[in-house]
Amino acid sequence: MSLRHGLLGLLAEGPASGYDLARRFTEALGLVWPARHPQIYIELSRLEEAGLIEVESHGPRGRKAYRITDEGLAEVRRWLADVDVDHTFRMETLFRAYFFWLMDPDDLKEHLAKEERFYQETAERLRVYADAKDRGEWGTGPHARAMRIALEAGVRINEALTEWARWAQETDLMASEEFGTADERK
Amino acid sequence: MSLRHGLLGLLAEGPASGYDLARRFTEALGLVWPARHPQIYIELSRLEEAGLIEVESHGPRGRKAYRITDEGLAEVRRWLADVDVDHTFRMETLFRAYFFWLMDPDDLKEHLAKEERFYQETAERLRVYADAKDRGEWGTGPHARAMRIALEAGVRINEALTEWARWAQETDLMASEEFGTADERK
DNA sequence: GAAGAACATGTTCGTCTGTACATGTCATGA
DNA sequence: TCATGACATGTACAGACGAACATGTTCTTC
Repeated sequence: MSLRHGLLGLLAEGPASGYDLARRFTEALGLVWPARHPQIYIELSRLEEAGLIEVESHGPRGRKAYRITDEGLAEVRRWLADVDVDHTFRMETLFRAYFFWLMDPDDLKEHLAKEERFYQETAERLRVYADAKDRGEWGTGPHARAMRIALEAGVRINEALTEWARWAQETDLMASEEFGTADERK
Repeated sequence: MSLRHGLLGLLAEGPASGYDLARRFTEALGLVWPARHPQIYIELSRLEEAGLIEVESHGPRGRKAYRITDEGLAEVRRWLADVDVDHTFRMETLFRAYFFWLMDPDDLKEHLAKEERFYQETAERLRVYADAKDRGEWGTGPHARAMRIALEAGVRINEALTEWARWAQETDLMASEEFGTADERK
């Protein structure tokens, strides 16, 4: 369960409310780990009960800001150091690719062109971010530098998928008239 | 819910039992979409009830093989053609990268080296598969060619992550003594 | 002063998912 | 013949997740 450690990690940067965290989760981590506010509030309650975070302040409109405790910081560090990475990744684009042979060739060409555009645009958007970070526009602290490293992975993955989508359009693997018309049932 | 369409897609290749499908899900799609057999059996029951698949044969040990119906084939094609791709992807490696600044620099170096090895090995393993496919060892039908295209995406993503992990080790972004020692609380 | 947007926190419900449990069959080889 | 491993299908349960519902506050701007 990574939401728990994601929240602790974000709170390690400084105090924040559930609302803040929901926004940051969407902005910073949304591409790799979507989280909705209901889960976040529930998890924050659990974390508080476990003593890993505590209420730092009450603000207007019922705002409750949380602060990470020493136990919380130790827990997120333990996770980073001791828990093995789960390397499975869910990616619908790739999942669908296994079934391309069922698609009409023209639909597929169009689909791949659309995918290429999407990944190209995402890569460029992330690259702009990365460049801004390199110019120090987001600070130069350890946290900003970790964000920079994560961003680089995002850029590279999106670039790789851009090139893949282009390659897939150009390859003769999908050139056959069989594609999309036949199924292999006997 | 993609399990549904994944099962239909696999059954479009030919009849299979729940056991077969569980194995194929793990082998072929496991890296991008893990599925356990309990879900598969439950979903198969639902698909049968919906008339998208039907029992093709009964085998030894209670084996039940399913066959996709015309309605099922239409449904999976509709999904491929009409439903927009969800581009969010879950990847713990990338998720963790946001919190690298909390790690001990030596642990981080070691972690990145381990990640690099993992992605390198995965890329190579997939590349061997891809080469075998290019030599026609897995058939040359439309289904084999779709697998080849999916495989190419896997290879490219794993190569991109290999290079990213190497870059991250070499970059001076993580060179500071602050890394892993300070948190940004005031 | 009123309206609307953004802030802020929650609950509810149904489905998805993973782990563990549970059962039984068939083939292989010691 | 007996043990083991692979085959094969399911149930039970708890936790995660997403969509929708629900409520109220504060700020801005007209």
